[in-house]
Amino acid sequence: MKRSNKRSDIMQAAMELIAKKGFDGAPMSEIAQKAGVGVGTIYIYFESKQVLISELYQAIEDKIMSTIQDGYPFGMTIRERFFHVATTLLRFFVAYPLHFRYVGQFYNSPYGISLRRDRVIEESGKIKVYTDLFEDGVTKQVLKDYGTSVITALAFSPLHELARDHTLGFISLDDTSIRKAVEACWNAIKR
Amino acid sequence: MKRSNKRSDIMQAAMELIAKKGFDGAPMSEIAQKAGVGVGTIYIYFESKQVLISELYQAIEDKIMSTIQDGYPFGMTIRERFFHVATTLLRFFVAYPLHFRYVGQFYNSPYGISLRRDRVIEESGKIKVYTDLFEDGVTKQVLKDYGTSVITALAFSPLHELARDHTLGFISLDDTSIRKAVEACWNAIKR
Amino acid sequence: MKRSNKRSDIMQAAMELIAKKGFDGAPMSEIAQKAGVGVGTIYIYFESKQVLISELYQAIEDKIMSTIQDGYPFGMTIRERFFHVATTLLRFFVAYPLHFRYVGQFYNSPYGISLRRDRVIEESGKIKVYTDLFEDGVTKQVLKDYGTSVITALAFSPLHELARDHTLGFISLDDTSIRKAVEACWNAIKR
Amino acid sequence: MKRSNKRSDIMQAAMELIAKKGFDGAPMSEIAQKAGVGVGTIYIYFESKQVLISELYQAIEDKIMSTIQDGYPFGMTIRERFFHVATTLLRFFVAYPLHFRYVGQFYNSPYGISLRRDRVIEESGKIKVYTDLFEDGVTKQVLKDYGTSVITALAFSPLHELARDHTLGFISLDDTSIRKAVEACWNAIKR
DNA sequence: CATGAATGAGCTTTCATTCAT
DNA sequence: CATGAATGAAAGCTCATTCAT
Repeated sequence: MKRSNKRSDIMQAAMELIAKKGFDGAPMSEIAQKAGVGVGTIYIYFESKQVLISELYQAIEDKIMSTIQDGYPFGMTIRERFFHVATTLLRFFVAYPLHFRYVGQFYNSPYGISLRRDRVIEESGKIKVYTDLFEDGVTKQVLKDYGTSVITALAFSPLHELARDHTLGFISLDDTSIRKAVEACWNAIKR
Repeated sequence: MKRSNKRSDIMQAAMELIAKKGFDGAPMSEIAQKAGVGVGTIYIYFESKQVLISELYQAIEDKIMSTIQDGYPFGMTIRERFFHVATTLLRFFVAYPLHFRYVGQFYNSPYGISLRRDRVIEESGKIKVYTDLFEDGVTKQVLKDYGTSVITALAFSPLHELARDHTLGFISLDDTSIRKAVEACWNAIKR
Repeated sequence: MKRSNKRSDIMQAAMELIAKKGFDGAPMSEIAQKAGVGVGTIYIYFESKQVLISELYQAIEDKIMSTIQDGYPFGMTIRERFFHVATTLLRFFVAYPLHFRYVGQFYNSPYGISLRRDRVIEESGKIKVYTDLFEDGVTKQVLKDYGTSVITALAFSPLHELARDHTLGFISLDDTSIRKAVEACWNAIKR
Repeated sequence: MKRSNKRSDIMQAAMELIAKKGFDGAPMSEIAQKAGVGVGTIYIYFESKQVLISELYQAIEDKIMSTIQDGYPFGMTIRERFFHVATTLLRFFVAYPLHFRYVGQFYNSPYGISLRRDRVIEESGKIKVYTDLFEDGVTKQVLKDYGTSVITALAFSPLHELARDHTLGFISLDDTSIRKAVEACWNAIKR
């Protein structure tokens, strides 16, 4: 199943470097060095730096999605499904602060914008889980009738914000505070 | 007789360019050209590109804060104070999408991180308004007892997220939807 | 007799700055600041930086020559005349280390080369004193028959070298050691 | 199969350019062009322009020292040793006028000063040969009792001066005049 | 005369990308 | 496949010089 060691080595190196130092602070040569490969090798696996950056984002997103899929309580209540998704998400970001920082950097960048537009249009897996959950919730009158955008915003942005605070060391998130935070979000959207 | 407006020309040009193309996509030469000045002129007003970027952020923050101060309902209820702040904020971002994008870029960047730490420590005007509002609210038992971080996250991150959606054209915010969004946030934090 | 305060202020400032930091390390703006004048003012008195540099060298040379002229023992023996010139020269460099450093920088630079060629052709005052002294000495068989170049080199370069050693702090020249050094040079050229 | 000669191409180009036009008159781009390489290539071999300049000086010094070592008459008289060193030196400068000019520029520059101090402290090979020769000479009462600084100055500065005169075209040095000049210096220091 | 804000050519240096080995 | 020396476009920044005041 595994593609190649070098490929993932490069991605890991790129992720750490970019997460810590930004897109600019991560020259290809340094990524190569950290990955233990030659510079030219990167171009065997990735057409360009932009492609590497985008595929890296994609990979992280996929990882998050598959983590969410793991143990997803299909058929259970909206509440339980939301708690699963939200808790998994927050735990993931706490467990992988570099992934979180990478995604944050990517999100607010020329790269991120264009990709995100495509994303909504393509209705990829990620968005589907989100919207399905909320559309289902609104339809069944379990969630407030705010419209999907507002519901999504209320449900998840606070979690991102808290994850950021945690990453920056302003607060410290453990299982208890994560549960409370998720509960707070649930209270914000539940009818 | 008119005082030099080159400084503000430069800031405006830098803001637009960076907002649209990112820090990298905005070389000093292009900023100069857009501002209608020579490259060297920028360095008369700003020590370096970094300083320009930071001062620009500072200026936007100041503008937001003064907008919030305008007509701030001192002495009124927590609810009214919150509505004023939240509505003003969201309206500002809708009115100035480039400012919003700039702040977003700055926030997730090496520049932003360090500044933000200082900010929290220094307890500048901005944070004070926020925390005072929420601390007062929690003390008076008007707001839920979630802790300041969670309250702040619940109250404002959804607004940022919606502003982003608006900026990207996913949704369209008018006065009505802004009021609804602010109300949703208020419901999320009010006891 | 004095031309203008500003003119000499500029020259003094330029001399100190260039002596300490080299031609590159002395931007016109800094020279202006140190001289207490505006940048533009420099260009009222000097056509360009090159001209300033050259006139500055000229001025130092003139100062040295006039110092040598002061009390020059016309009509006395070659020995006395040489002692006067050499001692005055070495004392001058010890007294004005910045002048010495400036001349050193100028001498080994594109500026210096061209000027020096002209100098020999023009047979300015400086060279005349030197050559006359030595030609007279050789003719009268007081000095060794080495040819003017060799005699000049033997007579003065060691003094320059010692002045440099003094400036750099490797040795310390006082009246006694200066006399000894001059004597050594005299012994090197006297028949 | 042949090892990269780009490094030496760059050094050669830099040397010629700097010797002729000074440190300022030799931009990296021009050095690169003259060396037949890309600008970036220089930075593969030299960390910065300063490093290039310093290593270049070092290389010339090494070349001079090894030339002096070649055929050095160990165990012979002071006189013979001095004649070897002085003659070799003068011949070297006559043979390589650009090297001579480069060293001259370097010597009187911010770069040169600091290096020279270290040099004296470190007692590198070059200085050792010089001082040993003279200290031995003074001890054995073959040389005049002037102190090392004065002896060194008397022995070598005239040679530098003559080399400069030759380089500038004021005089023309051939084997005969070189021998005479060295003899003159020897007479200046021998007891 | 005096000023210093304004200019832009030109500098050093970086780095994504290529390609001969 | 893998490499890294080589490249040069492009970046941030400096500074000699000008000119409106």
